Amino acid sequence: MFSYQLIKECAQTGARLGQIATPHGIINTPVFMPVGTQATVKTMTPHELKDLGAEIILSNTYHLYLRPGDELIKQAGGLHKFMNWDRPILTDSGGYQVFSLGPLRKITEEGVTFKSHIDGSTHFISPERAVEIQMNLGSDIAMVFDECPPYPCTWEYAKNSLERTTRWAKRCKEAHNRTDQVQFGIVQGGVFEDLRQQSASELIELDFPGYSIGGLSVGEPKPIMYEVLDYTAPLLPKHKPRYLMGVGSPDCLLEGIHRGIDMFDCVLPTRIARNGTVMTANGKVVIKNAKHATDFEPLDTECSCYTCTNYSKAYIRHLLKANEVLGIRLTTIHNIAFLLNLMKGARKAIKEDRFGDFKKKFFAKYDG
RNA sequence: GGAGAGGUUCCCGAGUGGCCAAAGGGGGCAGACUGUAAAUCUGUUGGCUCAGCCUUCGAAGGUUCGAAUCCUUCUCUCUCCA
Repeated sequence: MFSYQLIKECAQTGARLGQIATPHGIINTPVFMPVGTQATVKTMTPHELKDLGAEIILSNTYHLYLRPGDELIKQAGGLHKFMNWDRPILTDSGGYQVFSLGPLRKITEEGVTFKSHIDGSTHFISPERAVEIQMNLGSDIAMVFDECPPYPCTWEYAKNSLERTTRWAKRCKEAHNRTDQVQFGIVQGGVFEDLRQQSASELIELDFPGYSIGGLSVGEPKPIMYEVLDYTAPLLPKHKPRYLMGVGSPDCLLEGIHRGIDMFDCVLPTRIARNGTVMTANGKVVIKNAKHATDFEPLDTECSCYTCTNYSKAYIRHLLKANEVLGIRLTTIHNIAFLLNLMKGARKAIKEDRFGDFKKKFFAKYDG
């Protein structure tokens, strides 16, 4: 039911072209997965996401467990049916919330106790519970429960954290029994090469069908992230998908693909869209800025998305300034379209053994 | 015509003798955002030759060492009564 096929590696760069088969369809890699934490990619209907070319989306264990509850979603017939999305879904395990909700949680060997960000109530999430919730949600790809450590953190902290994450990964694997869902392991180890090696080898020992690299894009400088990828990606099995968690700026995506990553997810395109910034071939554009008030050109003249073929910067700026929901819908459509098109271009370039040229051409124009 | 209330920095609105270039909102301008506590958050918002100085709280005059704050006159707005 689940398989990964490495179709080819770019002769110029080694970037990978692949295909993942899941119970809900095929995913062409490298892929960008829009994030729908609360069973919705904010402001978008599933129909619109399909039109943009989204092949898989992400959702979240912790958030859906708290609200509306995984039992309720199970009762609804699973997450796909509940939210009316019939393509693949990957669920994060709540490991990121261990990081982002730092002040509201306590980690022990047994699991993590969270103080709900909604009402302050106490919730204990063990690796087994995180697996059970994801099985109730019925995602195609589930993630093991991990700790995403902060940056910076000491070698000792990263080592203890990674070793516990490995023990949790083992427990997750043992607790998992749904045959129409696979579970990916998460390599941790901070920005320390020896720890990344340790984490990767321990997880490979457990034989997961896919591996992700976690603990990056948590505030470290980009060159450090690239360096970690340089020595971590090659540690992973060639014939299994590699997923870099939480990365989604256009430049980071291309650098990740160059280093052999197949899957990415990120809230960046949807979040900055809601905050008035769009991604373009020339770099990011803060559309709310006064200089766009009378600019009647599209957000990105090279983009063929619904937003760019129909609306001007001036109009979208007006909507955003006036707090009209259409404004953030239009910017969200564009940002997702932009990243999905970027990935499409990358896949084509890999197929034609010219990903190096593709990337070079992109960075010649792109001003991060 | 009579009685009362009031005019504060782009707007609303605190401030009733020095700690006031003046709280707090809003608006404006700018920045941030990477497995979503986010349609959020942060900074800034009189001028300058900027650790100081200048102009500013309806207008003019006055009291005082010192006034957005007290007094006088003028002016405008609002409410009520005729």
